[in-house]
Amino acid sequence: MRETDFVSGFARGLTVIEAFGETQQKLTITEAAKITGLDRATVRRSLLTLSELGYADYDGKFFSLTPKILRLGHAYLSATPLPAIVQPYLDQLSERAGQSASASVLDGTEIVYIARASQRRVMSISLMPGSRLPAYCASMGRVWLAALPEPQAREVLARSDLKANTPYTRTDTEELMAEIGRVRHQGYAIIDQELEIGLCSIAVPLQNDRNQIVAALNIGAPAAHVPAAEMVERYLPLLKETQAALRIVLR
Amino acid sequence: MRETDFVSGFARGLTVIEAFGETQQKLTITEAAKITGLDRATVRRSLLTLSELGYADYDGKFFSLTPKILRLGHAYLSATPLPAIVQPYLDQLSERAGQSASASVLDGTEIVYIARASQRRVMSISLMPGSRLPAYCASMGRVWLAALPEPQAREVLARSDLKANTPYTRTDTEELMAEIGRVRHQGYAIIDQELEIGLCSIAVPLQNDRNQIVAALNIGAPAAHVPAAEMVERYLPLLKETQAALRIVLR
DNA sequence: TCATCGTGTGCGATATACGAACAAATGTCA
DNA sequence: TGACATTTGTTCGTATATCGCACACGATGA
Repeated sequence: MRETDFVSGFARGLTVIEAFGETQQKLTITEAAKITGLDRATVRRSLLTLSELGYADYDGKFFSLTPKILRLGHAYLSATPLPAIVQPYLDQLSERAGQSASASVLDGTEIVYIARASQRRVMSISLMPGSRLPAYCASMGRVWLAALPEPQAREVLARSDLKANTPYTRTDTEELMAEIGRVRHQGYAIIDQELEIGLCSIAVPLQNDRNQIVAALNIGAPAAHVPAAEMVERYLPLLKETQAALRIVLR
Repeated sequence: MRETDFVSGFARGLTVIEAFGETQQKLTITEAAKITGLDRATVRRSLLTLSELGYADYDGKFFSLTPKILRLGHAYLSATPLPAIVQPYLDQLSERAGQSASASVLDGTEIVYIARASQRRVMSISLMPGSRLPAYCASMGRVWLAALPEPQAREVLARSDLKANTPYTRTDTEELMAEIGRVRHQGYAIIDQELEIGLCSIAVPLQNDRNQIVAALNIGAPAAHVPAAEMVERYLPLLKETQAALRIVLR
């Protein structure tokens, strides 16, 4: 790609959008400039553009994003058949298991939820399509890392901020790589309160008919209700069933 | 705002993103140019920029959006406290009702889902945060229209493409305005298969402590299972309860 | 009163859009 | 099959738009 095939004004604008959500919902021009590292004049033009197009509101002091901004993500969700295909299977899985079920894809060091069927609430934060979690400490993340060639998985870990969310979180790269090896071998990943105290989850990969991974699928349950040791016998058969059904559907 | 405070390159890029999702997940440069009405060279630069930033993939012929694009919508969802606040209430409501529950806001002539707890699948299309439905024929849309001053509601209808999705869909402006008046008076809206055959729903407004509407809340159920006449007695008390609980929480 | 902070604006240097032209790929028809 | 027409992707030159910087202005508080 040539230098001139890059629209930096566009790239800068996208950076400005992403500046929201990091910390606050309302940003002043200066704050947004500080977060993005761009010049105030540039950020101001971008924000006024967003406002003019209805993607943002401006009260003379603060800018905030409007729901119209969801159109951008929606362009992906509705354009990509995956979420729509997976959703009914998730609904069924969630109902049969009596627990929340989700599907996600990998984006850099994070997994991104693309569909979800929630039953009762177990996590402190609420997950929805578009939500992100670090891959290294999430069951679906482990599944994705196991699907990568080993050097690549290692590289993702290297770029990750490996911090201990709970006393159970594994943060040692070698230990994580060993666990990822186990996941690759046994075909599923278990997380026992590594992300949040009281939360266990089990995940399997979703593969297409050419055995390429296209998403990860999981079930989450409260640890008090379902000990990690029971996750496998309780939910793995259900997950395997859904996995098999989707393998045929996914092109 | 001055002419020069508008970054047209940014605006054009956003248009290009929205070109996806309309029809296909994969677009060639020419297709995207046709949809957006922009010059091929301009679209090409925008697409290459998206690709360079990891928001899109390019295989030499087709461009497609990547999950990274969800970051943009996520910036809104995580920056705006509303979805996160509402989600646990939806989960609980959905579980108690045994049906799907959703919350939405109004954006132009459409409602935008900001949170959802889905039970079994009743609709042909799958709804998720970011999904859109025309306001005039959705229960939450009627609630939003009822919350607007009458001339403004009329103006939204005027801008809407009032088409009959089913034989039950009301498309006459006066009839719709009369129905919206009823909704305003009784405090809830019922949709009986106006959006899709076999689907009934009931919605109420979510207000903050100053009685301003901040979202609409609904429960959807299969008409075969729950006739429209029974929606009120079955679900209105649950909705009212959730509405009251949230009124205190919403600032 | 003077710092400090956030915002708006003028300007020269630089980046970008547009339309046209070209090359390559694809489709069409005898 | 071969010749021609059409479509698509890419490049180029130039008029125009945008960037980053420097500075001005108003509000707020020490």
